[in-house]
Amino acid sequence: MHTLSEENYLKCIYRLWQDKGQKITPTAIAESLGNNPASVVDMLRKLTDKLLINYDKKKGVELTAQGQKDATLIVRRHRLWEVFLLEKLGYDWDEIHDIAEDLEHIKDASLADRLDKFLGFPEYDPHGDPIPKANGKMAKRYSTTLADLKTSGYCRVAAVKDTTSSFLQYLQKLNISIGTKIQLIEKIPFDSSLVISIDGNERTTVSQKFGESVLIDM
Amino acid sequence: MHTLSEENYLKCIYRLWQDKGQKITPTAIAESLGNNPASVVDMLRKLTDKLLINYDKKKGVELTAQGQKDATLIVRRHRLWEVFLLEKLGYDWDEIHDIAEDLEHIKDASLADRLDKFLGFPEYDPHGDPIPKANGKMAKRYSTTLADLKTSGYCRVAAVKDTTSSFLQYLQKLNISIGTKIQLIEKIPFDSSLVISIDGNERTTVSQKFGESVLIDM
DNA sequence: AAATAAAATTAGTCTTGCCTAATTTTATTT
DNA sequence: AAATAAAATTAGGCAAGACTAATTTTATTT
Repeated sequence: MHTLSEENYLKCIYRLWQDKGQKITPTAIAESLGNNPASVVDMLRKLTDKLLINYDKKKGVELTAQGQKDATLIVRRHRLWEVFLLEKLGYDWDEIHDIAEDLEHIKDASLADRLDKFLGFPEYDPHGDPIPKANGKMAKRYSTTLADLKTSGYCRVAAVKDTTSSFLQYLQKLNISIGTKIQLIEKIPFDSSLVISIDGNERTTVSQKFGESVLIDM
Repeated sequence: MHTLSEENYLKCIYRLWQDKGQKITPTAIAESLGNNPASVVDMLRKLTDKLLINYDKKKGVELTAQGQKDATLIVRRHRLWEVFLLEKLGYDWDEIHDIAEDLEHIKDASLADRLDKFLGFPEYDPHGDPIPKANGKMAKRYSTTLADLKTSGYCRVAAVKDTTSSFLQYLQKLNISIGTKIQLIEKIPFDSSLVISIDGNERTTVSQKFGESVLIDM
């Protein structure tokens, strides 16, 4: 199996691949992991040797079929543990990500499947991210953000793109969670700030950066 | 906090300390961990620097108050996860130890306590080992083995001293689990084999080695 | 007590996964 | 196209934690 570090690279590449259809470069990986690009180059060589990725200067980094499978399993474990921590152990929204970062690396052939069953086969994790099934398939992944909205109107919070506790705590303060109904009232042309109404309450203004981290369902 | 390796050494020293009141030597630790004695000496230096142990050639290795506390927490986490794996995820008796070996290293300030609560504050793990409480205290630890019995008579299986799957599978085959009533019928002087009756059924003979791994309550 | 065996320790090496600094390659400007 | 900037890569190093081999210390025999 893979080392902790290899798994973190795989997961990182998987996330970059899902986030944008863009070319995945060593620099992007380095930034995402907080590592030095030189270290990334080392690891890319190792992952290539293990047939988990293909790296072509023109195309950037791509996961092989095996790499995708392995990365998906790590993500599956991460998201299942998040559900467990929140639902069973009573952790708060903003606490579970970091703990799941460690739990996701526990390797046992049937652990994910047993946990999945124990949790009742959840489709989404507490941040609204779809949980890959045992066969690798997963439910719809939302991609439109609040900041993407061109015109005023209603939407529902489907997921969040940021799992830092500062962001999640801000959401809690605003009384926003998965499923919350939001009305976009106005977009300020100057800085793309968003004037919104949360659950029909009085209007609030949030930043563009904030809007970009909220995935919505229309 | 401590590295994975440091935690494994701490736990090992804790176990050796509990097992026998004997002097804990680098060689004993090396054997127990399957490491080279030279590596152990390196690590003892590090643990000493971190004030987790005291090492004196005469007295051997001793845990400091902090070392005991830290080791107890690791054991607490291990045993709680074992209960979780068996009771909640439906693993078998012989599968849980190895997975808990990994889970015990997950560090989060409240994880053990939340898990403890979720599991209903169990006193013993599935192998009959007492689970340290949040305050470090723990229930009675059985120390008499089946092999220690001098005369024929009845006893109850309280715990097992060996967590290898070959041993646990043998127990399952013999229909022995925690709480099973065993009658010692005869001890063969030649090799200390034990003739026993399990739950009142027909007699079986087990080895001395087997008897030494079964902790009993009289 | 001397001889021998066992245990502990030191010295030096290896791998993993990271780093910095220097260099080369690729992209972007002017 | 040349100049400049950015990205990628190479080279060399470091710390952790293991190893082997050699040496020193301690224990056990004779």
